[in-house]
Amino acid sequence: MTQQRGSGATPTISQVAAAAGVSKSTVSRAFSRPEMITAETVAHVMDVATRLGYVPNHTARALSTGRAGTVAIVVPDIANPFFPPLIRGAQAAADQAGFSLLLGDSDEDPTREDVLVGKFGPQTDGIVLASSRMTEEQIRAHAERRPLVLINRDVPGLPRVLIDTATGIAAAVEHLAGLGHRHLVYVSGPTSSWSNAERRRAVRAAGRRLGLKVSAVAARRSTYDAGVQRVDDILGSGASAVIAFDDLLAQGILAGLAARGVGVPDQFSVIGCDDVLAATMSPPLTTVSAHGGHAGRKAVDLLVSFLDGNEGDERRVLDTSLVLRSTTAPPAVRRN
Amino acid sequence: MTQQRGSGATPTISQVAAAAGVSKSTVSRAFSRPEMITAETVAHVMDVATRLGYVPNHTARALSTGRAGTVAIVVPDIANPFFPPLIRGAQAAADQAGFSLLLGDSDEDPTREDVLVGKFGPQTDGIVLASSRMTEEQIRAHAERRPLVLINRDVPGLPRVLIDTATGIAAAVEHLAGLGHRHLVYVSGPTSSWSNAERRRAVRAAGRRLGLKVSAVAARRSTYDAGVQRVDDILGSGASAVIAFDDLLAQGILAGLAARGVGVPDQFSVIGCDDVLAATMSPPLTTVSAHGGHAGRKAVDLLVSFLDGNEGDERRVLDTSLVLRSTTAPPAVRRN
DNA sequence: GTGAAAGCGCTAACAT
DNA sequence: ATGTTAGCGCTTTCAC
Repeated sequence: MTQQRGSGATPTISQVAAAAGVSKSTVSRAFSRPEMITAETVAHVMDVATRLGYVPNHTARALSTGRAGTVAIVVPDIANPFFPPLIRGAQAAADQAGFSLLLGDSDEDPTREDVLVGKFGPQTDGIVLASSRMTEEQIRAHAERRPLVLINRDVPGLPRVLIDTATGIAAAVEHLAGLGHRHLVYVSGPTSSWSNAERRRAVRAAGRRLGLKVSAVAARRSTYDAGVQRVDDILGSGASAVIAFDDLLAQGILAGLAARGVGVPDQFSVIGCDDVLAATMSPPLTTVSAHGGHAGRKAVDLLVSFLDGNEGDERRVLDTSLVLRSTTAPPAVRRN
Repeated sequence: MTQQRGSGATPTISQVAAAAGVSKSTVSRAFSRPEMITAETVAHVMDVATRLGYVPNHTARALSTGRAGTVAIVVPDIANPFFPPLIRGAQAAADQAGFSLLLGDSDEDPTREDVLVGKFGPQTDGIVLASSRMTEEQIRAHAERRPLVLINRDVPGLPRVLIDTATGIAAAVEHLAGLGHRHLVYVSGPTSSWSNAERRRAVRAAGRRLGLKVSAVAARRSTYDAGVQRVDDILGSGASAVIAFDDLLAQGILAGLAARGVGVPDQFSVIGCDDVLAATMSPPLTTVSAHGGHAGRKAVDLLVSFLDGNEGDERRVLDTSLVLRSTTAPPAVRRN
């Protein structure tokens, strides 16, 4: 009972077979295993197929083979500029491997995320979980039922791709120290974010190593507004430079600083993270590159290779580096 | 041949039926139409089902019913900031209606778009096409085979949601005229974009009506870099204000202007479109709001209502308006 | 190299 | 209210 609106129904493999004067199997093979049959036969079948407008029915194939031909990706917030490039990379890799990409947005809510992944499970071959906010137990439970690849979440035993912002952050702290800064402040992002924990830790460690004082300000949400709202705290900390959890926050901080007449980089230095908006800010933001697109692509590649029977606990670490632009300079005596 | 990694294979409806001592139909009904059978039976079946860890197979159900439970959305470029909110709206609406959302990125390429839509056709209940670059013929051909809803593309007879930026643009031109500008320039975006044609037309019409001179500069691609690169042409046109196809372009123009020491809004006024980045720029950009999120949501709602048997040619127009921020002011004598 | 036939797991008439 | 029986469109042994 294929419900069909619009005009003509999509032809099935049987109709193509009939029209081409061959069997269903031949048509099937022409599409899935062309090397198994004569080149002429393939050509003929293809010819008839295209003339009839035949397109293989993905669902039927999935039922028959047990492979859905679909992978899902779930992210905390599509609108956060960190994710679109990542999704784009995932979609490209999926497409290339012959998979379709199902998209889920958990709205930063672990519960919604849990439901979403549960729902996707039965209808996909595997799932990519980006910046998951779920507990390790929840994640493991899902991994038990379906192949799962994590992005920016380090759960031993599960395949995962990690963007190693820690090294980039360390370089950022060194850069600041080299410029003469003695006191800096880290503005943190989402509490349950692995990346945030990594970055906070990296700032602290580098600060300690270089003998800098490191203050902390919690922004919690990663938004422009949260950034501008934290400016008073940032200025109040007495630091001369700030490292923000991500570019979005840094952008807000930049605006807030400007609104208070604090010049960047002359009176205050700021460094972001991810390099997703940095090039388009004024002044252009010094930031830590993240290559979200690579991560998305790599995650899907890992998933596909896992589906092909390869290792299931690979831990891929992606490099980052500091990219210098125009928001850092030697510290200045603060006017008040 | 259900391939299964992770733990034990998922039980099928038959196994549940056997274990519960009922027929497959009863189990099926217990899940899909519980009101058709005794409450006790339902309870018993459910009990056995959960004990066995049974989960209905989405794919099998889809094949049997002809409804995939999935809708697809294809966009020209996920990374263009106009689309994430739109996708987010679509995903939310789909989720709410019980559908999963398949995502496709055509990379601004009509051919890729065509292939993508063709591929999604058989595995979805319907498709949302945002800012399609395909020809009207191609679109109609797809609409013939699958329910289709267009966003920002006006094809008579097909359901579509249109963001009426023309009225917002007209307001922008009036605003500029009111400020005293006599000559403005429109920086156009993608050639095959319906929105671009609408906006260009609206600028021209309003300019004529108000007796303003209107020049044009082609940016073609909607990117920050394209914006900065067009600044010489913009300045060379002799205009005192610019209206850009979208915020991305406007952002680049702002940066390019700043780089040349042209003050905004004192020496030059700029207005963007879409309101996707405008609030986070410095100075905050005056722009035309677009509400991409609404459009995404509305499109999926239309699609779902279409699938439920309602009208298939609705034309939904979404309002826009000019939002004044800080990039416009009366024209100044240009220093050179 | 190609065809025939048996399913994949589920739903939906049609009985009973 | 529940069971029986065909398929949905495709892949895949197994013959030829």
